[in-house]
Amino acid sequence: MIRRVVLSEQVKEELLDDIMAGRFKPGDRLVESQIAKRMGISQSPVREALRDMVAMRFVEVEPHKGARVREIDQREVLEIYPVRARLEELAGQLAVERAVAHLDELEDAVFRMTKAFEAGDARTMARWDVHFHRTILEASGNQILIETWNSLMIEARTYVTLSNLMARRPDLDLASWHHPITEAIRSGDPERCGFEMRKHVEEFGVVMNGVFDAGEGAAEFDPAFADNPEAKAS
Amino acid sequence: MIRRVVLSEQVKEELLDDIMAGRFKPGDRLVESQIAKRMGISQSPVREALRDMVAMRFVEVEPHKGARVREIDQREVLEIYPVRARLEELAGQLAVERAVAHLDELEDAVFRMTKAFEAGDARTMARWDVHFHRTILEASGNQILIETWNSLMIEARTYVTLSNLMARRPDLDLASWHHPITEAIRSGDPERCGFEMRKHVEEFGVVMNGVFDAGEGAAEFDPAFADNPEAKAS
DNA sequence: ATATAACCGGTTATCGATAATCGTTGACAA
DNA sequence: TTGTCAACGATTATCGATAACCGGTTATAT
Repeated sequence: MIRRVVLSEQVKEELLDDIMAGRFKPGDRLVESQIAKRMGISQSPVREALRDMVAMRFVEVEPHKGARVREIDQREVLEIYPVRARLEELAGQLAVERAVAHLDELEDAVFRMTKAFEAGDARTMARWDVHFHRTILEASGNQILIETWNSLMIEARTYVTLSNLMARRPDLDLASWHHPITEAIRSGDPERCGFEMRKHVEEFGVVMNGVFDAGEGAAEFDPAFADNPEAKAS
Repeated sequence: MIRRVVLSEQVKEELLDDIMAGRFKPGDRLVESQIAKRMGISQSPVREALRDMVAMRFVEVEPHKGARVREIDQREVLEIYPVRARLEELAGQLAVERAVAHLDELEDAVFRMTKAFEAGDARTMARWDVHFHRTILEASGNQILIETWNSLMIEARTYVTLSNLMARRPDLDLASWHHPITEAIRSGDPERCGFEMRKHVEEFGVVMNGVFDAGEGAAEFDPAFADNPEAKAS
């Protein structure tokens, strides 16, 4: 068996795949020795992979008790949108100038999202949605901003979230929501672009909140949305 | 040797201390086997500690090449302020309601900062500065926001930054800059509180920018001199 | 009956040793 | 001089084994 990269990296990818595909469900234990035996390797790289995944928030470990797939609860999903909104607002403001050069790419992403939407393909839609946002983030030129945004693991979450949303609200054409942003970029106005980015993410959060409320019945006040009262109005 | 917690955790703390105190300088290699021997333990916990410190951005590793103390360059220091500003703006807006209960604590922190400032004690000043901001962050109630803010390692950076700033601009009473924020909290107005938080952080960023422009740049931010600002004055 | 202590299976945390890989050095040829 | 490459020393990546630890269970004492 030729290993091209470090073993722990391969283990990490395989485990992430397992989690994404649902072969490991939230709450499941991840026993180092078992995984090691199943993969025919020793405990060390497995352990290392698991620790990496802790940093990625996919896994949680308690000392001497082991690792398990992290529960992503409603609260966490909803709390993330206000934070994303502010980060992407900043990104939009900073990016305008450089983003015009990527307008074609952005509009292509929206087009592909629309196609995926019509095909009911949540995974592809999530991929291009993330691509759209990431392109703007990277155009911002602020490396810290990019890394901070990455640390929220938006890529992984978006897939889960969109699957959920498309199942419950098949009427919503999320793809078209991106048009005000491309327009704002075309206008070259930083304030406007930041505003549209923030609005876009906040609106998405509002929808998700509504989905959760409808699904869970009684809604409780969530302070994370204190600045966003419409989130509860539905 | 009785170990109260896991070994790798102790190693991590010791290494962080070493870095903060300048016993390891940016760029220095951190050789697993050497550290292990010096501490009288095996390679594994050292390795684990180093990987943790990568997630904390204190250390960077390249596969098969090892770990070294991360360079904190001027760009990174300056890029962080816009991001902080937006995160703390959100925190201020969300926190107002719950933060009033902490007003005494916040004002005490400002008082202690003032004292530390007068004593020229950058480390203590940084500690209370961070405490002030962290209190508001935690009052926001948004766990994701808190974790995101923490991921910026503001605590560690503030110490380095303040040491530098106090050496170059002893005229600036940073402590008093916090009064508009406590006032805003007292007013109970989320918008105002968010605005003051954002303004505060952005102004700090502007000052730091000025310091960089005036000074020689990144080299001045060597943490090695952090606890002894006069050392580089010669 | 209840509390406490000793035990046990399963797993993590750590160890010491080895294999794989990197950067460098120096010989040797063009 | 310059370039290639084999060998070397240093260090990381991985291994297999063991010690430490956790939770539950059984045994024992109050």
